Amino acid sequence: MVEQVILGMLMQGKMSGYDIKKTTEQTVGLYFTISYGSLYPALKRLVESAMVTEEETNNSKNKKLYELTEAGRQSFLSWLREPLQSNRREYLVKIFFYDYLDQDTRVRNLQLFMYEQSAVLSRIEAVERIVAQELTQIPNKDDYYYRMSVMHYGMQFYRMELNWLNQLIEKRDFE
Amino acid sequence: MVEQVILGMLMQGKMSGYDIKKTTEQTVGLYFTISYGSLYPALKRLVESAMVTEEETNNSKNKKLYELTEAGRQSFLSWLREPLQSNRREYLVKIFFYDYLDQDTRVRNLQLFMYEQSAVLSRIEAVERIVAQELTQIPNKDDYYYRMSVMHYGMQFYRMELNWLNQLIEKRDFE
DNA sequence: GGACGCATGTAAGTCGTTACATGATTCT
DNA sequence: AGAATCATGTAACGACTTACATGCGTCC
Repeated sequence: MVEQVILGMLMQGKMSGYDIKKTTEQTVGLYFTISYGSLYPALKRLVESAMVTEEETNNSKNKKLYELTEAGRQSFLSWLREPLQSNRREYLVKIFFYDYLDQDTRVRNLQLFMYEQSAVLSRIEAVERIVAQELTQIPNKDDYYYRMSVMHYGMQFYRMELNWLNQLIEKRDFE
Repeated sequence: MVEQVILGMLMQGKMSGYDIKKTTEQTVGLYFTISYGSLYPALKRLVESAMVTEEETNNSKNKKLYELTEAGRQSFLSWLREPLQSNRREYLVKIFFYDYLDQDTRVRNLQLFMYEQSAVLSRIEAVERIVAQELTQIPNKDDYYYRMSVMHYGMQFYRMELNWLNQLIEKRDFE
């Protein structure tokens, strides 16, 4: 994901590696972080594959400025258009960049994602009903308090997320 | 985390590697998964370091049963006692096993974690106020809709989580 | 003059996943 | 008879992080 996020940050304009890291921290830092150990090698790869250009600034600090090429822009947008996936919170990082995406793809992807997430919620709720049932048979319920609580976390989490997704779509694209 | 989760699952009793994977999927599967590529090597390491014992069942399927040793139990509990950390959802996996932890450590760790999480929420809220202020100066607000929404996600997420943590402590340890 | 922020970079290590390989048993 | 499930295992690869190494500029 490092490479795509770098490209995404460069959509704003020319930046140094250092700035890319800072901007990332200040924006999607809660969901994704880049370390220098992955940032600089990634930038090198992106230059090699002509996704970005490198420009030396001879300002004595060895600072370099990176800029998106058209190929880089296309590559970023093509990543952005892909369906949202829930692993590693990639979806949040992608949605962060969704202002760059066309409305059609956006709405389609968000609705598909909502559908998948609500399916997960349904499954958790189904399990919850079964477990709650089983628990009535058991005398020492307290021994399973934390296990149960983590299941409840799942429900609350997905409900919150679905709510958020719902507002996200409603407010922007249907009014 | 693989090794600790294996130990945690074995707290219930003897199991095969296959069963450990299944149980993990069915319980904390939303937050943590084990692949065979990490499971079996981990079991081997745990046998070597005498955390678990391996028992062959000659039931023709080459099935092996793994059982916690006292050292393994201690190692697991010592991991469980450590402060909760928010990386990689380790905290949810740990809390899942919290029925095994003594009340004192439990309450202390949960309260400390809540404190840290609420500090994060405060920081997000502070940023939100500043950004909301800045946004009033800008004409094309709509261009930042998704960026803003991801920030709101952060707030809603932490609020939900703090709520959950609050209930978790209140219901169990103070009434 | 010393701490902090700016700025780039590498080597080694960590912690996993994916894909492959194999084979028995049970269900339909 | 064929699919699904039970059952174990390895080799190659991936995507990072951590720790180290270096040096300039600026603020106090």
